[in-house]
Amino acid sequence: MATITEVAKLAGVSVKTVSRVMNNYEHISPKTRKKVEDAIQELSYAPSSIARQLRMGDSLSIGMIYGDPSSGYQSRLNHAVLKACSDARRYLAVELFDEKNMDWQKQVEDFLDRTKVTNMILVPPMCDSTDLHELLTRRQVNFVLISPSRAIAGASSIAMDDRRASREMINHFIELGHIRIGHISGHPDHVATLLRRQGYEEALHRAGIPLRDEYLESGRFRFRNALECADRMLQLDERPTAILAANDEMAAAVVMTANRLGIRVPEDLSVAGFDDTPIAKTIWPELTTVAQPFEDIAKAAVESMRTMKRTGLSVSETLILEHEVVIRASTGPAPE
Amino acid sequence: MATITEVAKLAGVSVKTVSRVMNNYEHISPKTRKKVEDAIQELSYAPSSIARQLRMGDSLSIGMIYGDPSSGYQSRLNHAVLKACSDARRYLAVELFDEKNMDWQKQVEDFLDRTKVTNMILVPPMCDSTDLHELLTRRQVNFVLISPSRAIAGASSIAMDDRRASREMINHFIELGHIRIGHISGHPDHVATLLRRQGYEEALHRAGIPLRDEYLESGRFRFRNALECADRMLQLDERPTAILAANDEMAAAVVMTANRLGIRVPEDLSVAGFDDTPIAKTIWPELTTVAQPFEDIAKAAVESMRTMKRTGLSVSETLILEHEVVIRASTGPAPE
DNA sequence: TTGTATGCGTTATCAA
DNA sequence: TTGATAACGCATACAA
Repeated sequence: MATITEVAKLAGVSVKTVSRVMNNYEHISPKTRKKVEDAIQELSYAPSSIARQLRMGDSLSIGMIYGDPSSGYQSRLNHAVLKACSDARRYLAVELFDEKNMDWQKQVEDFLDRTKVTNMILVPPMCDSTDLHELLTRRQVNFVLISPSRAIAGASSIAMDDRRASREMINHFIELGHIRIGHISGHPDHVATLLRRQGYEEALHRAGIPLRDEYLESGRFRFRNALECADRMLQLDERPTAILAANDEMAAAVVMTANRLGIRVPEDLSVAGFDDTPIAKTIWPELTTVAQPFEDIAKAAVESMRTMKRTGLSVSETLILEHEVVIRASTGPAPE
Repeated sequence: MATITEVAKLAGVSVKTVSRVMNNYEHISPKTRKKVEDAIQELSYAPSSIARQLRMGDSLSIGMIYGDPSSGYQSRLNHAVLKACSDARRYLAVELFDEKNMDWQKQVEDFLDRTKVTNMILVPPMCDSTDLHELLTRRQVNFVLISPSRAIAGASSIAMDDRRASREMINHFIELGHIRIGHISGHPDHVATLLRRQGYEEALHRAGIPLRDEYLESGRFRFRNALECADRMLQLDERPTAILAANDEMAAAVVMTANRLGIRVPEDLSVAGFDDTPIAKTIWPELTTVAQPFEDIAKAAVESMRTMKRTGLSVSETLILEHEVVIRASTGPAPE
């Protein structure tokens, strides 16, 4: 691996001159520039980002803290962010974060001290903590929000349109002839929960289908809770013929409960999930679900760090990325 | 942000001594160590990884390539490795890897060029590819093997004792009075598959229980395949009263199939899995399983990078870490 | 327009 | 067991 010194020697100039060429300085004679560029080519020289970081005093690391690593959502997001960092030649520093820990502020401070990151990615539900925003601002850490409940000044937000996605999925049910449509919603701390439920209600409303209380349950994003929700809903005298769960884990729970009760999926019951996490293609039948654009989200998040760095001041744009409704085997025409 | 020099000044020692304390060198007096640690505490000093990288001439990044990111095994391993890297102040660069891609060698080369990593963690099943070993050796990349089929010269291996774990789980069944015990094994490309099956057979053999062909199925680690395996096994005239699956996903499939067939778990059928991945505590009843020591494995893997660096030549020790048989609700006394 | 010398924060060499 | 000092690769103040 060639260094700037070797390039300088080969080109017969000083390191400073090479540095000038690399950084596009103005006052430099075309002849020397040519010499230097040839040498760079010859040695296939690429500056060491490490040395540059040390000299310039900034870090290429991006920080991320998250709560529940076992959720399919976080697992997929993790992977996407890691990949995006690799591609952008940046590094990821992560911290497992206990939301219930009273001393979480200290944990964040420690994390910042240890990693010296000046850019962070915030994921739900912590991305909505005003206290966290204040702490990071005080420490002069830039941050980008993934799927926050609302945009805030001084930080970009990246999300998908949960409400629309939910509507689209319900419309899919309706097109298949379903009328009795249930919904198992997520954890109240996540905005996605609210948005997805609103989408469900809107779609029914627009189709002129009245809402029924017994068709709406809260499963808090958990498989376990959803088992009970599904059990209640499927034991109703007039049970729904289609259920949209607010994430794939809960949709899997619905399928499992249906199996137990002898209700066939998708013949007797259509089931759809959200996120397109690993479990969606694991179970049988494979889940119809809303594919969250994880890769795009991660890429945009990492990208936005670069923008902030370059412009010097943080923008606060909100980026809405496109999801995809993925039809698989768990949904079908309404029975009868 | 405090630097090592300030810590040295406050502690009244040289910077080298502080460095020694930070890196856990051996020959250092307890008194000096204490002084230094106090100073570190006082200034809440954290070393600059940038400077370290520059000095050490080696990127602090560790590379990892893996195939199926959706498996619970890989997901948990990922997280553990990420955490271990954070703790060791290193970074993780990952690459999603398509094993079936004919051009995989090029993909690896690109990854190495892009990330400039000189240390890699290899996971099953790629960790057994001789071609990959040769490629990395040629590129002078150190690597450590996680659960390889056999140790190789020039690289450390880290694993758990799959065979013993499997025996222990079968013994648990036997102690509960089970005689008709089935096994759904994993993917033939993974050694763990063989070892776990051997453990199953050994334990039965030692207990004097004859093997029965119809109690052994291959589910290739996939939920989907295991559904069919479980269906066949549970429809037998004399069906097993206990089933050990070679991973948790397949165990979940067994539970699901049992539900569908009206067989109660654990009253009529005991089910155990392997790995203790998220799904184990997700489903109901919670799975009895073998907890793979993910955190220890990841820590040892990252640690071994440091050893290699320090000693200059790569060791090739094999480390066997302790698993744990976790009894949960999916196993119980044999029926009748 | 170009070159020299210094420092960023570490770790390593070698001597004490 | 400890310390003084060099060196990692780059950018820049200052000098020429």
